[in-house]
Amino acid sequence: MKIGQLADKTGLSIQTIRFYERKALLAAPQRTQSNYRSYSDEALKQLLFIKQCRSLDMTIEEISLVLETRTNPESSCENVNATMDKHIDDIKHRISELNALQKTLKSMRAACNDDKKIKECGVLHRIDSIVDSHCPAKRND
Amino acid sequence: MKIGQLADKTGLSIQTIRFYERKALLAAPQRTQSNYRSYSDEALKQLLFIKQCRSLDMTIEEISLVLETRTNPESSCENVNATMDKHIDDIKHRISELNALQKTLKSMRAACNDDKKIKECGVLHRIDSIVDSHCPAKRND
DNA sequence: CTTGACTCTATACCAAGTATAGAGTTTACA
DNA sequence: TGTAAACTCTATACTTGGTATAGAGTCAAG
Repeated sequence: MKIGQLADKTGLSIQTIRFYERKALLAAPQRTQSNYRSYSDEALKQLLFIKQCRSLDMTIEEISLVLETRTNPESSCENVNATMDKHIDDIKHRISELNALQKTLKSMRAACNDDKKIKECGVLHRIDSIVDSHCPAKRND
Repeated sequence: MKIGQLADKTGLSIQTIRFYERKALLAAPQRTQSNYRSYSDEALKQLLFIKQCRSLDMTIEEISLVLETRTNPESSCENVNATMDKHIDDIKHRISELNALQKTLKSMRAACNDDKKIKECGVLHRIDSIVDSHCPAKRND
């Protein structure tokens, strides 16, 4: 199978497939006489696995780790689970960051309605007041 | 004030300050005879404003927009508020994506404990089963 | 035989910085 | 006054996960 067909079957772009090869997520395939990449069904499965992992927002490094472990069916899956645990924890952390941020933004936004002028804008005043409180210039004047 | 002092006062790195200048968030300052950047207190305030916006996870483009509007105190703050609304919405969207993702990951992770072998790993089986269901290779055999 | 579709490599680009090399400048101390 | 450390300058490369070109070669249909 040539790269275009593989792209169609996986829903990944041709560039992305070549990118994964450069990143060593996907083994370099055989080449035809005219130097075209020629893929097996194994490559298709591997790519779908990678795609699924990416849809879980795993980084390429994380996927790399899991793929490496996966090649030895007798090895322990401790590494895979540790990677997942770390990943779950990262996401939990990011969610709580974003929740806090959302709260701040909403309260900030509530300080202004749309028909004010810039000099009266509640949002800008809120930012400015934080800036002023951190700005040593005031104290040096 | 030279760039190093400005970096100390803002808590930004020297490179970041120069980066913001390249991105036109910060006006190019005057230069000394030896070509060193020489900053006013205005620049300090501007940088603290930018830093605060970045801590709100606003993109440089969003900050640019707000800064531009901000220069005219008589203009309407509609743009600022529209930017904030869009930003709040983006974050809301991202949070719900991450929540869904977290749920998937946790349920996946629950399918395996640490002392299994790779071939028995519940996490990998869950990924594989999704892959298999999307893989046309099976049907072509 | 030529046109269009496909593929190849190499390179540049995006965000939001960070890190470096190599050169010039200023400051502190003896 | 000398010199060494600390500072600054520009320019360039690197990060992540791709995307988008240019310019060349290959393949299939009419």
